[in-house]
Amino acid sequence: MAVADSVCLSDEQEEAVAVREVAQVYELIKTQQPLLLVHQQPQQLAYSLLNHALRALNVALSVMNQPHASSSPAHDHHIPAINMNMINAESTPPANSSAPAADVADNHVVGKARRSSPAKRRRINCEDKSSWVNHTVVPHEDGYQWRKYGEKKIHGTHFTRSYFRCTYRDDRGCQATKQIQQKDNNDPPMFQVTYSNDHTCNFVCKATRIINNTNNNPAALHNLTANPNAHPDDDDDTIFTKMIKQEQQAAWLLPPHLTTISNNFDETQGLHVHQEVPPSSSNSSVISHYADEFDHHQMGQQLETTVMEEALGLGADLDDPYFYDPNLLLIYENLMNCY
DNA sequence: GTTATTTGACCTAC
DNA sequence: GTAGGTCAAATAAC
Repeated sequence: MAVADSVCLSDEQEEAVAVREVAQVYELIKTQQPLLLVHQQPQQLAYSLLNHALRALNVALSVMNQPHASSSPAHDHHIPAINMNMINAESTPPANSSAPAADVADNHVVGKARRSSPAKRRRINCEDKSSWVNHTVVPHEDGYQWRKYGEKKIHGTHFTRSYFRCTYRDDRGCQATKQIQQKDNNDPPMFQVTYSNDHTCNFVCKATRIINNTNNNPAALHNLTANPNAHPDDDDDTIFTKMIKQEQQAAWLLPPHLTTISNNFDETQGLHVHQEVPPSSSNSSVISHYADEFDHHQMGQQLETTVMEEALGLGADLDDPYFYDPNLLLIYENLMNCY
């Protein structure tokens, strides 16, 4: 598939994409970095975290690196020294993903007539939808869940091309797809990843929301890892459960000594923490302490000052990057006290 | 039993 | 006729 080098997104759309990506990676790092510090086997978590960060930053840098239509060539200041390049190829905003719904229906027709027109779909992909190309050494690590549906030897290449669609295509009608084409045999090998259509499955939004919950809610984080099915979320339980299972497999595991707290979390009523198993060590009391602190913090914005003051009382340094988020700092300090 | 992957066939644009 | 994208049955993994 030929990919044009032109960029047709508006400045506002490009900015929105960049902001979204940076915000996502910030939330991810903010949430998982304390876990990384206390994780018993941090390599896997670090790997996952780094890949997510690289992806989001790559997207953001690429968007910011695009010459704007209003800019003269003299202002085309490309950002060097990144080995990945992302090119937005089509003019239609990614949000326009509902169009292929009819195709989805057509695909389920039984028999040879089941397929309306694969080539027609391909043409639609090339002309009416967004697609963009990313070069990376970690083609499978982009924060989304994909299911492979095909593999093809491409003329003129030494490697097969793999075809993936969003795992939640059937559940949510998400039309996002991607193709992975290995480009060379270097160590590590470079891959060209072509994405088509933006996700409409809300997977990342969902994950971000959960991350936000757990970030502001250490007990909820534990509950998430220990008992994902118990989360009283909205009507999206299937996807939620799948995502949690996958995230659990990846990295979201707390040290065993943090498994003594459970909670009933209700987004409308706040956090209610109780200790199911009275701990013998002082760790649980510490954890309970900051969990309770968060419970209080939920009551109103005015308590944020209290939390920050307490964080300062714990020895926080104003220059400490964790101090950017008082909740995070509090969690971090208390976890450090557990060791 | 359920879910994911593999792989040959199918289909259409070029 | 060829190439590329997709389907779906068979198979593997969990």
